[in-house]
Amino acid sequence: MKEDRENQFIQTFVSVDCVVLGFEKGRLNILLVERNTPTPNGKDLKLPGSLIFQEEDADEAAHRVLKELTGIDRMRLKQFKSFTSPQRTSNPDDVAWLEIAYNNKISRLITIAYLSLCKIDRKLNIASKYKKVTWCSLDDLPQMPFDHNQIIEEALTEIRNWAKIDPAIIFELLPGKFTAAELRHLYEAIYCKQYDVRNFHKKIANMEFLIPLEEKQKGVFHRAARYYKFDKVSYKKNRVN
Amino acid sequence: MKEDRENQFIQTFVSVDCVVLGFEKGRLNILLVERNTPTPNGKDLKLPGSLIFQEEDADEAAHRVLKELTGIDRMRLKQFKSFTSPQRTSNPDDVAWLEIAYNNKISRLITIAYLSLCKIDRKLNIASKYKKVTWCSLDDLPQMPFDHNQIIEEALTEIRNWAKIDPAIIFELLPGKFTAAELRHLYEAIYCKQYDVRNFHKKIANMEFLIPLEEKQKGVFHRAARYYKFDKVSYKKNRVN
DNA sequence: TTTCTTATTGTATTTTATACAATATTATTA
DNA sequence: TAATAATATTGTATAAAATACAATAAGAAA
Repeated sequence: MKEDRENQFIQTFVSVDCVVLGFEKGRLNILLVERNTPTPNGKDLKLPGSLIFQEEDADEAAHRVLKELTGIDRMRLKQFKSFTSPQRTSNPDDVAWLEIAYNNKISRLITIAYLSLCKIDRKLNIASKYKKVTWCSLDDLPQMPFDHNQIIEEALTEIRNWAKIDPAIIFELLPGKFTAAELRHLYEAIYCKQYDVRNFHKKIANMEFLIPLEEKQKGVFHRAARYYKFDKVSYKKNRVN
Repeated sequence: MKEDRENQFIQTFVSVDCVVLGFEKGRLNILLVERNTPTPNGKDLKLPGSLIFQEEDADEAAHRVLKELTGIDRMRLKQFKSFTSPQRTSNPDDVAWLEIAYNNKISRLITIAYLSLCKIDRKLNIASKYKKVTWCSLDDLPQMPFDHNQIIEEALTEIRNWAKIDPAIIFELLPGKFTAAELRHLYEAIYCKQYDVRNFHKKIANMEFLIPLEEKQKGVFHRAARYYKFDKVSYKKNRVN
């Protein structure tokens, strides 16, 4: 039995793929990259990712990918699932692209998927190896190579799990100052449901790590909303888990 | 940059390791196996696992490992994390064992960890490839090779996440008939806290998928407790998610 | 019959979630 | 300057869920 199979154990390259979420105008967006080495099928937008190096683990590889994209050194990230189907590389175009991009014949490739969050107004593409880096609305995702569409699907359920464990990660998606309505719209986008305005205000009034500021919106042609900020120190102090 | 590194991309074997939980006498246990090919350091108990084959994905490999252990064809299981540190194979004993067990020089090995649940009174070791298969109390785990101790740590937080998504998995740990006290002790073991007896009875009275039976305990020298069973059909019917 | 051991049950309280609409503020417009 | 338009802010009543707490029931053993 062992002898029959010993040559069938796979030895494979391993990649990380990063689902980076951003939030703008009430909608969640995802950071996609355009390949430098296009393929004939035109599916040139994909999740940012990389094969992992000898000396690094998957977390380090994901941090490296994110640093290349955003310039941020150690972004918050969460490994959420490995994708290992032999069918991942069933599309010849994808395999052809792998060979060009990595100068290696790669017939099987497993990937470890990461979720990360980013303020959407941040300057991107600092010394990036990609042709283009672009925010793409969730409602308007292109067909992507490999199983990247499926990976994104699963990332969207993962952010809710993550927020349950650590509610503070939500605020990685917002600027330093934000209004109650902005926060509410973010919750609505993440949980795919509407929140009653009054009850939502009560909810945030009970978050002792949300500090109401004196400062208000400017340049709006209606009553200006108060800004809030997220207070890391108070959050860590009062954290139960 | 690409040229500098292209030979540094790892090509690695990939394994699955299965944390199989069982429950008995108020305690969680874990299924460990004893290697057929012992190593000098005596750390011969480990998590059941296997390298994955060419034609299978990680889920299939985990199912195969579990089938070998328990004889059950498609056990409930959940992939919960990949362990990828280059340091996993820093112990020469572990590497030596890998070479013997798999007839391959393996210098790096990533593993995908799975959680599964099993009724502890089930007959084990059907045609198993291991020397011994044994339930080991959580309070009394040995030092294990690789990062298996850490994997078990993380599995124990994972079962709570899993139960939140699908409360029915809890009942995989109990026999077909069980008393309210047994169920309560299982909850206490999983969540590491005490439950008030009266409130717990109210809680299970509200679980419409828990069916109280006429049958009672026999052979106990005190008031006999009623048995309950878990009703899959009613569970699926009333499931919201 | 008593004792011992565990099973079963109810009520009051607190906390949390939900439903629901009037008033406040500010820029713009008439 | 008053009216308008647009969004911000706020409270109360109700329902549901979680928590705290102890007396009685059943059955075997002594």
